[in-house]
Amino acid sequence: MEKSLALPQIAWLRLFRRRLGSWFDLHAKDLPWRKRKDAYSVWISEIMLQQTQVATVCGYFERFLRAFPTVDNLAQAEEEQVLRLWEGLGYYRRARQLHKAAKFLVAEHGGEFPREIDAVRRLPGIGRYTAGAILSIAYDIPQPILEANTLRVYSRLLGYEGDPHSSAGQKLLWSMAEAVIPKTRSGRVNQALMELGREVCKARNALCDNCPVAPLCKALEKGLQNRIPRPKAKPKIEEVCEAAVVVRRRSRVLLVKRGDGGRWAGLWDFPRFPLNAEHPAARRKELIDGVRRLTGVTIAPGELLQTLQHSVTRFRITLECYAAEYVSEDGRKTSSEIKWLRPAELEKYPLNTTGRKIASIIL
DNA sequence: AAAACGGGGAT
DNA sequence: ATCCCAGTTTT
Repeated sequence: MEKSLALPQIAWLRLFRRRLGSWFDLHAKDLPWRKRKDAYSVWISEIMLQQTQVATVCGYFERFLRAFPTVDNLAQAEEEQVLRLWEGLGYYRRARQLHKAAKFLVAEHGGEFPREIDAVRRLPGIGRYTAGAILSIAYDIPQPILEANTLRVYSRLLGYEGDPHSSAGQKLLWSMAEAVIPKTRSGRVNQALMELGREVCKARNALCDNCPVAPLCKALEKGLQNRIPRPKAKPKIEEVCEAAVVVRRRSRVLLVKRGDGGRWAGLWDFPRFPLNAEHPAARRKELIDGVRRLTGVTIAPGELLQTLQHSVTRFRITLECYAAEYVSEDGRKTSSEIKWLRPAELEKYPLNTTGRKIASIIL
């Protein structure tokens, strides 16, 4: 039997905000997106920060804003240039949606970032969290947020032992977020909540001794600060083997653009496909067939250059990287776009991290 | 409700 | 190795 959890009273909320705010005024980090406060830069930072740690984002954010200081610059850019700046950040759909949204804002909103929550939510790549974050931080509009940090902070404050990702958990925690958000300076409170979660109310090792709201925390009271929130069940990982083929034709190599909908959509890649055969002869045939199916190019397989490991959702991939020589090109159409590039040109095109490693072998 | 979508930081 | 990260979208 689980005890029902009541949301805090007004007095509790006032005390909580005051302690949190004072702590933040003393301890706020000097992050790159706190230099400018316009909606555009806040928006860029929030998209980059989705499922990505602050330290990782800092450099990307600065390079991105140097390349595209305004929404018009971004809207006018080529998608490949946007992806090139996103290279290594992962979740590349974010970059494509960001670019799409920028074009939409310039075309339909005069390049102005909207102030209405519904208009913001309609932009691609912006969900409830991101909309609330941008409006509160950029415009000081009182909107709640719930993400990894606030989820943990609220779960602990409330002593919520259920699954915070369940529908009941989400409902409770969003209600908490709504209760906490003040009418003014909501951006400060939201950033303070996230900063507290990152620096003090940490996932592995909560630093309750340094916490400005420790006396208000139910989890600490019960000694459960490192057991709440409940860890997620881990998904099963499948082992697979793939080949990537470096096809040479005089001084060029063959690249193929990855289609929409799948992994690494919009990025360029060496021809890559699953490898199943055990015997060398069958393996060789798989290489020829795979490259032909993907690119319409016929090859003569060569040596194994290198074997790389990488993980993606649900899969641990052993990637065998082969050399190959160009033989002929089918007149047959392939569904995908291909390019023959000089090695030096590779740096202009967006690749995934593994593709970039392979590219570095060639140089 | 669950899966897909990346890659790197921290322990 | 494992867990985690300023989530969103699709299935």
